[in-house]
Amino acid sequence: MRYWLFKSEPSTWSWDQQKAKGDAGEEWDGIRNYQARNNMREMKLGDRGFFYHSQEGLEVVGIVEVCALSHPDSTTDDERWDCVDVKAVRDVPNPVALSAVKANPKLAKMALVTHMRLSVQPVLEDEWMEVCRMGGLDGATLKPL
DNA sequence: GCCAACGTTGGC
DNA sequence: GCCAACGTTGGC
Repeated sequence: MRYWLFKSEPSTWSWDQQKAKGDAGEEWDGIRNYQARNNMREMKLGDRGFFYHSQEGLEVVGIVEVCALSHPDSTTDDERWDCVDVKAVRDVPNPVALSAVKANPKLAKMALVTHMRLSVQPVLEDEWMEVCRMGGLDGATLKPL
């Protein structure tokens, strides 16, 4: 299984809205960046990701799971843009702030820090485990610590 | 709201 | 294929 991070401005698409979709999930549409799109094309069913609030909040607030493989983005006719569907899995008990990520030497190479503007990013397994731990979850089981 | 970083577009 | 202009993202 691979790990990812999805950024969303809560004023556009918030964690609460994502959770309201339940297990049906929702398209991660609107991505118009090749690197972010390529990341979504690499995703497999069951891959997990962080749900990060940008602009406001600036923290990892939830865990999502890929529930549909890459397919054309329904919000455009432009064939270049594909996206996956994701569903909410659970809240992060203690949201992990960007400032806390930056302050943690183990996370110095996270794309969240090094590729600030990339909206769909890969997360390494040890980064996943560390951010989960900071958030109050066991990264493997996703059970509260 | 500002502005730095950086991705995209389009003229040449 | 270069690169200037432009648009967008996202932290602060």
